[in-house]
Amino acid sequence: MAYGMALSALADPTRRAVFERLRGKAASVGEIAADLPVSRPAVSQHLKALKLAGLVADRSEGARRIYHIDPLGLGELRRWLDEFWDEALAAFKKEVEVPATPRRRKQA
Amino acid sequence: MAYGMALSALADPTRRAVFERLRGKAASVGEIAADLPVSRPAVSQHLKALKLAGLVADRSEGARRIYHIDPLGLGELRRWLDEFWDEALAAFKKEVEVPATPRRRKQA
DNA sequence: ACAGGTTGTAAGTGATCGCTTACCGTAAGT
DNA sequence: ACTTACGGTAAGCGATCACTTACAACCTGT
Repeated sequence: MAYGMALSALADPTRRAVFERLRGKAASVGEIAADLPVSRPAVSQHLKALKLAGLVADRSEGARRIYHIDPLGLGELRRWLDEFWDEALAAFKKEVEVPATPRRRKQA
Repeated sequence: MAYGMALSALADPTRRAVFERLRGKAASVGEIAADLPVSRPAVSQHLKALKLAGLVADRSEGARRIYHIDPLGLGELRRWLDEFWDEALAAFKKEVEVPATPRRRKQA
């Protein structure tokens, strides 16, 4: 049920920008804020939300905190989406299939 | 870039409930509202947002409107998530790998 | 111990959001 | 044509959210 937190965390554009900023390479709060049009505290708050959703994790490095992507939250979201995808696609196919393949299985 | 709309659409719990209600089987607005603790106009507004995000589609059936899941928006979201997943996991592995392989390439 | 640098948190504010009730348009039945 | 059922939209309201500035806590050199 934690995928809900991941979804609401990734809903905000700025927070998503923070998240995507960490693609591949980790970064400190200040570094992230420098690339975005918002203040440093704003980035800090966004990181807090992302961390709570299991999307990022942090490690201390001296006085700085290096944030990186946590596969945990991303994995939960992916699992939910995949499951949903299979179900939805199956239902969608069945829906479309009806007129295309006039059910001639049972008789006629 | 449309995955942003899908994410913000699925962020709200009620709207997500509306969306998940359509798992497998399509339903009318009234049917959906009957299963949820919100009014019918609320459901209608949620469906509007979901439709705008490409997550649901509707077909007229007499005076009723039957809503069903649209694989389009779900697919875009899935594509973005998969791409992100691969990149993030690769970076995460490389990150963990570093201490295991103490960098002895450039002298000592 | 002091100074400079980096981060988290508190308080306040303007905007957005989700919900409700009320109303209007549309489709089917008598 | 009138009635009944169904759904979208407008208006308004309370709550949440994202952002800012100000402040406190922490670590590192000198």
